Amino acid sequence: MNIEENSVQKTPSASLEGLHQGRSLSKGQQTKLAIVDAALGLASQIGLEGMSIGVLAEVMHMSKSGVFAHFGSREELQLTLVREYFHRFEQEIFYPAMLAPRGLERVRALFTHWMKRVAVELQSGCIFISGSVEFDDRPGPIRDALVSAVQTWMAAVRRAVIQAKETGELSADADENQIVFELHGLILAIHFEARFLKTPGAIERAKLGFENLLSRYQAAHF
Amino acid sequence: MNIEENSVQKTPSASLEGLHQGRSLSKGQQTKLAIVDAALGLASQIGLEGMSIGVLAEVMHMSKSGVFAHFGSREELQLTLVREYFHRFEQEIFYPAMLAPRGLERVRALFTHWMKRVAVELQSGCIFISGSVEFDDRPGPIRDALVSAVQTWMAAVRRAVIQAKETGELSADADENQIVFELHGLILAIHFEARFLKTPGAIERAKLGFENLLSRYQAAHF
DNA sequence: TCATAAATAGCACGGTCGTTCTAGTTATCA
DNA sequence: TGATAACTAGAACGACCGTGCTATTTATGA
Repeated sequence: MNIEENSVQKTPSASLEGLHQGRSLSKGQQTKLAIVDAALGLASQIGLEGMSIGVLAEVMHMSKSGVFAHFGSREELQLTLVREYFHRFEQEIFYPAMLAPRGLERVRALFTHWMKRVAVELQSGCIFISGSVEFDDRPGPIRDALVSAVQTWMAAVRRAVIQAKETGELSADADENQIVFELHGLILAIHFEARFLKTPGAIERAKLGFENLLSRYQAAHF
Repeated sequence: MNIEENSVQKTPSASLEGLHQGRSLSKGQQTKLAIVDAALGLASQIGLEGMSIGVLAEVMHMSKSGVFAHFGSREELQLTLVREYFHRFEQEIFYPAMLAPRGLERVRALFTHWMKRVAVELQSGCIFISGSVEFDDRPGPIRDALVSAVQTWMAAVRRAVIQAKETGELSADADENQIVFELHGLILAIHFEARFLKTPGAIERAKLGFENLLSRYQAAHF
């Protein structure tokens, strides 16, 4: 279940913790969810740092202080966004891909879903990628949350690669970190070429690069 | 020789044109160069958008208006930075690599120098990469200058790849755009993993990925 | 229904931003 | 050297930022 379902447990705490459980929502929590939703759209366009409470309030047809009160600080709002973005990333990419049987098929599913996400976001943007640029030199809780989320995701991809080695579909001496590194490069190249340069065909190039990558590390079958 | 003639447009009046020729500089031009130098260091750390005239003035031990007067607007300052960054990119990466004989060796030299630059900038940052995130959704002259600079550079890499096909070192049916795409992905992955995630060994992984990429598209020698 | 708590608006504060204008200093060159 | 242009500082501007305070409206639960 994901956050879009408007049936969630009520929690007195000021976070979205437990709001994905499927109970009825208080008015304030509904509003907070709507704010987070709008803020995610805003942040994925102009970045976590570019998003201001003022324009967010404008989009929500609310007062600045009304929006502000839900989070207590701008930093807490940004943290909420990172957590929620990760949650949706799990729901829309990770879990669906995990339905594929372990091995090469799952690796393929993970990459395909990942790519699809970046493709969808060519009109919006990935806050993990924009965040990696905004917070690469800026220590603090937001950077920590971003790094943690990205590393969690990449560890999941790495596990799938390792399993593909175990099933014998990938060569036993293939380096899973190397594979993940190159996969990541393909995703980043999509983002750069399609979203910034507006070069057509980036998705296809990434797909081709992915197949090339797999075939190189594929176990020789005889 | 330029990477490409008339690539990144320069405004004759308010630019650094002629300042790289070795002529004697007026006091104002010296100061402007020093400002640009400091601003490039600042912008490559916190991005073109993150850099403010106030902190730049502070770094320079000057007044805000004193700094401002050299450019007339913040946007003109940012444009100057993009042009100057591109100029240094040419000097430090393109020209040295072009000393290598055309063919595979030159492709290798281009990538190596490129990678070295990103490696050097792991303590600072590449404004083409950060700019691609900051300006992917923000039309205007700065975005145009960034896109133009990046495309000029990537066209140069593509030309080198084509020449390597002509020398027969790369397979004649290899797609140069595909190769450049994957090369770019490796560079972006270095930036992400080393600069943001602080993962060690990114350079080595990119080197390995580069060799794998080359061997895949290498012409079969017999 | 009613007391109470939660949610929201309105206003103001100090701060930073880019920018403008003016005055004064400093460099340049006939 | 002196006239002139170039350079720089300083103060002020309106706009926006995040945040705190207070009053008021709205929702909640016994």
